[in-house]
Amino acid sequence: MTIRVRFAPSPTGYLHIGSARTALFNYLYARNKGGKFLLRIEDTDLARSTEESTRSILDGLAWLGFAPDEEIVYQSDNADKHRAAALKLLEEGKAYRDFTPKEDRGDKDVKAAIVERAREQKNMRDNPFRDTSKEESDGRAESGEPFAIRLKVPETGKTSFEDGVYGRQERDYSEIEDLVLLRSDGHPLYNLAVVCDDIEMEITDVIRGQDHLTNTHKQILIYEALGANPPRFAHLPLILAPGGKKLSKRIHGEIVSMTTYRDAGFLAAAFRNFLALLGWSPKTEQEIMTLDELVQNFSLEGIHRNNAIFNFDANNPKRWTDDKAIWMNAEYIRTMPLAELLPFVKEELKNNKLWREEYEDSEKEWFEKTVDLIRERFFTLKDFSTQGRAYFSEDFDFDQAAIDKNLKKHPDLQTLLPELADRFETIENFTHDELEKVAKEFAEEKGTKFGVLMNGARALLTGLAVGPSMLAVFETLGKERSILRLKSQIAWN
RNA sequence: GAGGACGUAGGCAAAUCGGCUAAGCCGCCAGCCCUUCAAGUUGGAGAUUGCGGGUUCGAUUCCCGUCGUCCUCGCCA
Repeated sequence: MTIRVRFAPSPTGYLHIGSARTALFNYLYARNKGGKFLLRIEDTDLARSTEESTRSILDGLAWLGFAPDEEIVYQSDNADKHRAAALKLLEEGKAYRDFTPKEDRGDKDVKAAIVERAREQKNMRDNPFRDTSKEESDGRAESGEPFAIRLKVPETGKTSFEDGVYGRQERDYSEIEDLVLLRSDGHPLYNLAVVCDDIEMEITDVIRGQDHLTNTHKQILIYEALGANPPRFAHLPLILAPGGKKLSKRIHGEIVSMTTYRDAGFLAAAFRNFLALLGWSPKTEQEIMTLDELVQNFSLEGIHRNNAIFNFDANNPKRWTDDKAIWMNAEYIRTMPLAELLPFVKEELKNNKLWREEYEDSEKEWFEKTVDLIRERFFTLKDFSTQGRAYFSEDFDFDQAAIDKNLKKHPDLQTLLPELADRFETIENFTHDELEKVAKEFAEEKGTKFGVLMNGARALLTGLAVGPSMLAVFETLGKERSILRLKSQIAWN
């Protein structure tokens, strides 16, 4: 049978980093098994679901490259089927009407009630309506009395399943209450909806977050009542914040959103690679893997059972997100085939009005050489438009610290650099080797350290204290621009 | 409160069926390179495998206990 998996997010916010990884693992599993990857939007909570959120999730998935193999299923479209399923179970005596008036309780009260119930060791089967006769139940329903439909969990026995990651799981019926399938307003509830949809979509493997591990028993009960075979289940460890706390939008903010990484200049391939290594190991020493390699190597056996910590420090700009994620991105930027990087650089430059059509035409060679030169020390795509700005525009900022340290600390450079420019005028072949010869001769002649000269030139030509070898920068910028900037007095004021 | 899951350096993690000095990556420190910063390269620090006990010639691995963290328990998803 063909493997069919689904990623089923609730559209109550943007695509969470943990959800993104769940999507990734589902995708990898499907591809590895030659199966289908499906997408279902679980929008049954009308109060919290938004279209904007759905769009944001779809955007995030598209960015990561996970296109569903079949049409997207919107759970709310199936509400009638969910209701029909509940009614069918009622008809068959596997569920019953609960006429207990609905209590309007807040989150806190609900939690308190749970604790109280456990403390009193209350029997989960003590609902008085569980054994109400069919006649009475039908009569009250016909008279218009509102009711919820609850699953009639058997008195004794237990559910069990073999989790693909956590192994054998068992739970006694006595620990599971008669869960509500249908609200008194006719609205189907989560567990019913999920099971019905998974059956209808013919899902063979449910791969989802570990937070659903214990709820799986309830869903198995529904499968059994419905007379359907449960799929295989595999639960994934959670991704936690530093300190082992839950990673939440409310507390940790943008750091948990996929769009943050896209907007910060991450390459989808790099982030995907990083995400794959969070909670999963190929059990080899290779960590940089293409999507194909991830697919090839992926298996449930490689999934770790303990929760992973996503490391970041909101107060440290250099460590605003996980070190390894940043490193991975830099690694991709400097080692991926140049041709694959170029389109991303183009987009970044375009977004910052630094792009010129010539870069793909008459200046193609120059552009590629330049990107190749500067990508070596960049961490994100953003760097091309910020640190790399001086290569693509005459309008760039000077870093004050660079100016102070590399120029103003050596006042003689104010005359030396323009003089060096004059020497450069004489060079016909404006290349690295020629430049080196001339510049070294000049430094010796003036009794100035070559390094001081180069660092000063770097501050003047790029506005920065750091960057590639200056000889390469001169060559890249070309004779005209190099001389012009060496003679410029702007930075001195 | 009950049930469940999980504890290997700061983070990600490996370790066949119980077996060599507990891999590798990120981060950190240092040397080399050097014109700065990266990269590269070489080396280093960092682990009583949460803790305690048991079984065993031998335990990260099996058993028990304990502590810690997380998850779930709703007419939320």
